Amino acid sequence: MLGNPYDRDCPTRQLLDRIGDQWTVLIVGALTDGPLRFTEIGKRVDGISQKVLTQTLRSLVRDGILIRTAYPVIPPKVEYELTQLGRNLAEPLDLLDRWARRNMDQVTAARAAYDAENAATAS
Amino acid sequence: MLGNPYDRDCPTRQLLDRIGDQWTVLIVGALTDGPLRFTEIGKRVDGISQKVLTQTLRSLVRDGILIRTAYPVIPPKVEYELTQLGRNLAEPLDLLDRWARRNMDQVTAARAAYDAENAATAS
DNA sequence: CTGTATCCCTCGGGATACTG
DNA sequence: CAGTATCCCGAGGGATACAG
Repeated sequence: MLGNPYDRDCPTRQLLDRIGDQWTVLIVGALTDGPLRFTEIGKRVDGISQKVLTQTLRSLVRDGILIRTAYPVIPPKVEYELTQLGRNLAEPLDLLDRWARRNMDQVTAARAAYDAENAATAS
Repeated sequence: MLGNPYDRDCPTRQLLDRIGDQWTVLIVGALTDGPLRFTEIGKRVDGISQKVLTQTLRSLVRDGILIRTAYPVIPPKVEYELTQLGRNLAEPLDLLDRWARRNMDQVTAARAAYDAENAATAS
């Protein structure tokens, strides 16, 4: 079967890995409201280093998820914007984001229960 | 705002990272058809090492995504199964999976175009 | 402002061997 | 069968300095 990520050599697997990346989810999410400049993205995605931001943006551009537009002005101005492909991707990503927010409490509770259990069972 | 993954200290961010993990996506996907034994999961998720499989399974159990059931028989038999929370998660994850499969070709093409562009521009 | 270039160090995760 | 325990390597990614 084509495009089966359960096969280790399938390119779909790499793609899945890329879009599942924490930074990718956040960056694509940040751009759903419209184009943003380099620095703007950095500010929205708290904690990302400049290096990683650059790397992630470039690979997203390469994958056809984003478009990069450089304005020949001084100081430089560069905008990043979702392509159609990127906007398509934004939907499932947003669902994941919503799921995380919605179920955060349950997960936190589950963790606490699990940890308590293990501390107690540590007889 | 609560549950904002754009804040680096928000727990939702960690959760998003966890569920976005390549192995998590594949494991949860593999379990949507029903419970599986440890070795079965390992076989379905091609390329995962035993260590990582164990780690990922444990953290998913801790997060309340999976239930682990050990049968006191010899040889040991352990089954992993999605919780209700896990089944809820399976949906958005499946969408991501489908997206990746559906758009793999476009991404591959975009990469080729990007690389060609860059090779040419490398004057 | 928007990157590029290094240094460097942590840690994810593979390989292997052993246990209940 | 289902793990646990080590060893160990390479990549990810932070900090910092510099460039167009």
